Amino acid sequence: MYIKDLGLYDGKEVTLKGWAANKRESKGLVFIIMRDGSGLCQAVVDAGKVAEELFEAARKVTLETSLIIKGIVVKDERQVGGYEVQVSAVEILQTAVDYPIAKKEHGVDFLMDHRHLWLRSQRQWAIMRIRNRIIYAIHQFFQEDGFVQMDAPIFTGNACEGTTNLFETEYYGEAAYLSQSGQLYGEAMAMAMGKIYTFGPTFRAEKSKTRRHLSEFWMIEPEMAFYDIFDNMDLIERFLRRVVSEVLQTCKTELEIIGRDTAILENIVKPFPRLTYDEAVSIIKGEKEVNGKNAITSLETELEVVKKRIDEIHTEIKEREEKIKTPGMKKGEIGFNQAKIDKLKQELDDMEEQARNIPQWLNSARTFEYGNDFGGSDETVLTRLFDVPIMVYNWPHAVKAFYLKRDPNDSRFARGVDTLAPEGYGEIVGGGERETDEQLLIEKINEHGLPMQAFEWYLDLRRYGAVPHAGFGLGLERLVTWICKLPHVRESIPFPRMYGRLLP
RNA sequence: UCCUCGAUAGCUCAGCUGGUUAGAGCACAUGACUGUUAAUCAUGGGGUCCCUGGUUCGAGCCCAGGUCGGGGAGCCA
Repeated sequence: MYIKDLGLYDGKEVTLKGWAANKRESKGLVFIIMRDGSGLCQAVVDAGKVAEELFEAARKVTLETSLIIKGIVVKDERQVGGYEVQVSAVEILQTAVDYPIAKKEHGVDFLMDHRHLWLRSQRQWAIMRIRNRIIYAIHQFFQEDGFVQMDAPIFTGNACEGTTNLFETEYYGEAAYLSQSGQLYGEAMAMAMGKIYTFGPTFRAEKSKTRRHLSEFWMIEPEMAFYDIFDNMDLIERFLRRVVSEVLQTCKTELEIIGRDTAILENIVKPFPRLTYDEAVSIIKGEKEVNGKNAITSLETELEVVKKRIDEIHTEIKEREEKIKTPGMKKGEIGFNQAKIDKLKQELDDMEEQARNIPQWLNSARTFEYGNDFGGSDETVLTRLFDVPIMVYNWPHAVKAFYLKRDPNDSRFARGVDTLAPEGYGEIVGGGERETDEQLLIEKINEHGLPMQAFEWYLDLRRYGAVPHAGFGLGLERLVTWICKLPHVRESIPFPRMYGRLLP
């Protein structure tokens, strides 16, 4: 019996096993908000209807105490979930003393130290359920489309793209590294199976402290034989559309809990703009407009808006602080204003952060040099102009991975494609068509200073029945972060591993 | 590695130009209230002001170095 099914038992007696998410009390009545993993529900213990010792036990229930209750389901529109339970029996399993996560807001560091408990809170519950649904939708999409899941190894013996961002470990006395991509193995598997996808953990020892980076994250890497870059883009678009639509259809409650504005997600039915690197660069530099919007001037406007908001917040805080000091003010009203002030101060911190960052981004966009890869700020500048994901393809070959196919029409470019999420979330997918020409690959491997011997097996794929093929890599946590519009990737995975944090 | 912001009660924070006994709200405990929605009201306990050194008659506040954390750059999904 789970809380989510209470509606099926209207008027009947049920037994619920769970935890106390909250408790309120008045004379003769105890309200316990039960949480069982499937949902929330209010349980009412009435002194007049239960034995005295039962009522006393209910009164002593603390936050996150585990308990079993028995009672009658009553429809009540005012309650979370629309039902409440009139309790006839309570059994305490274990009384939780001083549960550290209070009902009020906490700081990031404190919450991260208590991640194992934080996961119980409603917002984290909703995010994890959306993450689960995204994973399920990914499998649904690929399986229904004839893909075979084939996973790449996690231990790798050679440092294919340099050792600086690889985690080194030891493998029976040999140096080994944790995988940072299953890409090359994916190509081999696609030659065996036609269409495959990998779904596994990936490790990057990048000392990055930003809202987009994790040291351990989950990546989905499909690889398809006989696909070119355009087939690849079609697939990316169809894939993202399917995942978003599944989430919209099946996670209404969860999206509501996290307060996600779904308007942008509903938009995902529209085609994704496909821009060449050249076009994208002119947009970033403000030489080309998108729907009448200029990247540079609209960011300047944004900066003005932010500055104005900072002023507004300052005056509002001052007003409310004055208000609190007026004599005779009720305690409730003071509390209300204090809460508002706390919220405003947090917003102020964010705004001031933005006011510091935007000028840097503007500078980066203005001075962008043709031929460079995009940085995080360039992606932000670009994607702010769109309300759907965009795909940027045909990159200068020098800035992209060695295995990307040289554009047959223009040898300056490689057939890579990056998919950038809207709302400033940046790159969620990176991929492209693979080089099939053995000689060009050998040149590239030498150019990058990579050990040829380690790539012999990879070159075999070009010697024995090479075919055009393409694929992409999708960072699960970045996708979850964007779909949920989270302020930081750390909330998109149960136990984030990031620079400076290995516990819990 | 670099830039930038920060560290005060269990939690979130205030603490003015350096001044005598460091504050609030929440949480917790006790009590009041028979329908609460972060319930409310009253009372109470609770402090290594991150560390080390310096300036000063006097440092939570100023200076130097360090530790830890937030955000950004680089790198990336």
